[in-house]
Order: sequence, then C-alpha cells, then structure tokens
Amino acid sequence: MSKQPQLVEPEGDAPEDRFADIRQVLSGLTPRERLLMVAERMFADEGLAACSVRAITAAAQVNLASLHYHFGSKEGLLEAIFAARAKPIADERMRMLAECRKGPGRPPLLEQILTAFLLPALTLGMEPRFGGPAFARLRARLGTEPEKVHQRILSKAFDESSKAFMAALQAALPDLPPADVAWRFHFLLGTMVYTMAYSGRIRSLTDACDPSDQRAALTQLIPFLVAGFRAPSVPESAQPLDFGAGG
Amino acid sequence: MSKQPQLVEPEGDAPEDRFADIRQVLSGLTPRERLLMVAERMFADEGLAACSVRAITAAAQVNLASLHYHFGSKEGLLEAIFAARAKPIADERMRMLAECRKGPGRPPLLEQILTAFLLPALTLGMEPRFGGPAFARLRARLGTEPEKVHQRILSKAFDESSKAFMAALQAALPDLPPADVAWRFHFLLGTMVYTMAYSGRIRSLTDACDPSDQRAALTQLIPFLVAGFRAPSVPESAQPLDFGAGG
DNA sequence: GTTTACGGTAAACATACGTTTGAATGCGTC
DNA sequence: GACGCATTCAAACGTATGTTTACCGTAAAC
Repeated sequence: MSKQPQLVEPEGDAPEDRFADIRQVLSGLTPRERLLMVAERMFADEGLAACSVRAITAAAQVNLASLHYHFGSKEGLLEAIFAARAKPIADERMRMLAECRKGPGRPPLLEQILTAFLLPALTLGMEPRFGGPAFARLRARLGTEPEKVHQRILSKAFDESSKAFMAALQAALPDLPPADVAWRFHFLLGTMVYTMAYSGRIRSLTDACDPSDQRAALTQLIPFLVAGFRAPSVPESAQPLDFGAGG
Repeated sequence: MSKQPQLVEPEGDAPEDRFADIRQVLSGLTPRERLLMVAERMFADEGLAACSVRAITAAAQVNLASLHYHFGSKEGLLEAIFAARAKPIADERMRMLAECRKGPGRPPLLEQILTAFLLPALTLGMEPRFGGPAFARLRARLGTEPEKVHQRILSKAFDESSKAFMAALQAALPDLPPADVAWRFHFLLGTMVYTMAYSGRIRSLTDACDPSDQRAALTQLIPFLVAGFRAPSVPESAQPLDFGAGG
C-alpha cells in the first residue's frame, strides 16, 4: 500500500539492523540455507506479499538469481521452508500425543492433549539467537492468506495431525457432540494462530500481558481452553442473547 | 505469489461472476459508493495486497483515475471503508454494553458482555444481498497485516470500545487478576478474528461445522468463551506440562 | 587436458503496480 | 453564451515486481 515509487531509502533509521543478530550465523552457511533462514524470518515479520525476492536475496547476501536457481520461484522457497519445518512439528505433536496415551489416564487428560498440540507449534523452530519462533508466525500468517495455494500448503502440513487431535479430543469428551468438538477446535486454532502471529493488537490496549512471551502464552492458554472445551454442550435450538436493537 | 507475468486471462472459468449478485445494486450508485462497496468485498475476500486498483476499478465499473480522485490513494480508500463501517460497530457495542448495565445483574452477566462485544462485529455490515459480512472479514484481515498503518487504523476504530469491554469484563470477574483478563481478552480476539476471517481451514478437517454461519458461530462461541473466562486464575509460578522431549 | 556438472553472477525481460496528467464532459449559475 | 466547478476519461509515468538469460569460475570425472 505504501506509495510504491520510493526513490531513496529514508536515511533516518539505521537500515537492516533487523539482521544484526543473525549476520554471524549467516556467514557460515551455504546460500541455500541463508535464503531459507532469512526468508522464514522476513515472511513471518512482514507478510508474504511485502517481501520481494530482491529484498530477501539482499538480506541473505546472495545473488538475486540464486533464489530461482535453488527453489524455482518465490513460492517454491515458501514450500521449502514449510517442508523443512512443518514435519518436525507434526511429528513432535504425534509423539507427545502418543506419550499421553501411555499415561495413567484413559482417555488422556484434556490438558495433556491440548499441550501436545500447542507446545510444538509455539516453540519448535524457536532458535534463541533469533528474534523468536519465526516459523510459528509464518505459519499463522499463512493461515490468513486467502490464496488457495497457501491453504493447500497448510493442509498438506497439518491436516493429518490435526485430525488425530480432533479424534483425541472427542475421545476425551465423549459426551460432547462432534459438531461442538469441531467448533471448539476451530476456536482453539483461532487462539493459537492469533497468539502466534499478532503480538501487536493487545499491546495497544494494555500492558498487562505480553503475547510475544510464548511460555506465558501457553501457561495462560491451556486452562482457558480446557475450561472452554469442558463447557456444557450447546443445545441445537439455542440462540444468542437478544438485545432490543435500536431501543 | 502467483507468477506475475500473466499474458492473458485463463478463459476456462467465467470471469467476474463473483459480482453478479451486486451488479444490479451497483448500477444505482455513484462511482464513489461503488468503489466503497466493491473494494470492501474484494479486500475482504482476497486480501489487501492481492487487490490492485485496476482490479477494483474494473469490478466497480469506474475509471481507474476516479479511485485516486475520490480517495487520494488505495490506502485512502481503505480508510474510507473503515470510517464508514467501524464507528457504527463500536457505537452498537457501547449501546449494548450500556443496555446490559441497565439489567438486573450487577455487574452484568459475562454472557451479556461477550455478546455485546461480538454480535455487532459479526453481524453489522452484513447485507443479505451480498455474500456475507464483508467488513467483518476485512477487519479480521487487517488485524493480520503487519504494517503499522493498518494497526493504526484498527486502533483508531476499536481501542476505545475494546478498553471499555476489558474494564467491564474485569468488573464481572473481580477475582481474576488484570493480567489474566488481558490474556483472555487476547484469546477472545483470536477466536473472533479467526472466525470472522477464515472459514477455510476447518473445512479441510471436518464437515461438522460451518464457520461461515455467523449465527451458529456466535451460539457456539459464547458458552466456550464464558467457560474460558470463568476458569480459575493461573498461578504465577505455573508452568506448562512438561513432556520428556525426545524420549 | 578436456569434459561435465554445478554454483554463482550481472544484466536484461516482460509486465504489474500505484499514481499523475491534461484534456473532455456535464451542469448549474451569472 | 460564458464562466466555474466537479467529475470522468484515456493515456502516460516511473518504478517495482518475479523470472530468465547468457556468461564465469571451480572442481571432480573421464
């Protein structure tokens, strides 16, 4: 949106300082790895459309054409990032889910299931030397993109594990109708994605919480979701409260 | 992302059918109104970056330059849409909040407060003859944009009413620490925004719910959130469940 | 020592973008 | 009829975009 013709970089702020912390790491890597690392972070921070291949290659200190050499296209780069990151997250989710199943509770505790789902998404790919879990933000951002391609990437990466977790939640809440489980899983995704992607909005409302603190987010999120999932089922005929509109 | 150089429109699918339902309405309006109406819907459906001013003006059947004549820029158009839509929503929220305060409960019921917050956002701007609450989707999409400008637009539109609702929630839950109220309000925003914007993700997981049904969404959302807000406060020292990572 | 393959680079390509221009059009008022 | 004003229009401007091309350097393989 920002007026596209921009002649010169505004010289007020120090440019490119965003990558000061990964510059060292960068130098030891192959161009391909540098692109993956820098693009993940840039996509997460600024959105897909806002990152030009020129900006990415410049930040990664590689030649413009090598992006297409290694990944075929900008979108190929995105898919490569997902291929490298999503599977470990899905695998860790499934591992943790299997872990709860081995525990004493049968079926496993709701709290454990939710933790198994959320913790890998929020923390994996978090390299302390970076600014935070860039892939988590990227994944969240992708969920907001309307384009079919991106939805397909997400589906391929997470549908299988998500379905397993919906089944586990249903088993943990046998009295809850499947439709309610689906809705509440949808709400779960909403809180997760919003927490992962948008640390900004709540900051303009209060200083009482810091959504970029992933550990605090998880600590707060789990009891909130447990209570929500345990809420009594909604009668089919129920309607939202009515307020006299206009009087 | 879609390969930018595209020589011709693929002729397979019927183009522009998306606007068949508003074509008639369009004809009776001034170009300015047509732009507002069409852009709201296009921004909501496809995202801000994905809508070129050429596509917008073509769909609205106005000249390319009249967008800049009436709104100064593409971003000016976005701000005009918000100016026209956001205030009625914020006003209706405050009206409904005042309404609950007049009721018997002191402080008002949690359920009433949440309904007062969510219902206007989900339903206002929904014109039956259109595809749904386009502005709700647009508002949600804007929340995901990283650019400062968009955050500022959102702040201007909704900070005041949101702060009033956080205060009302705190009053309804006097024993809950302010930090917890803030976190849970953050989660509330997450479920609301996700529900308003992304009907797609859950559909690839199940057929059991339809997130584009705003009324059903509200019916399901309120009890879920009420239970979440009523969950016991999280002890400061609490840590997420720990799983032996890797074994 | 030539060949083959791979990685890297600078320059160009074609086109999409937001925006501006300057002339044309309608339209009430003096 | 002439003026002023608001609006519409076709065309152009300057630049950013994703992608491709053709050319180097290196180093193992034959």
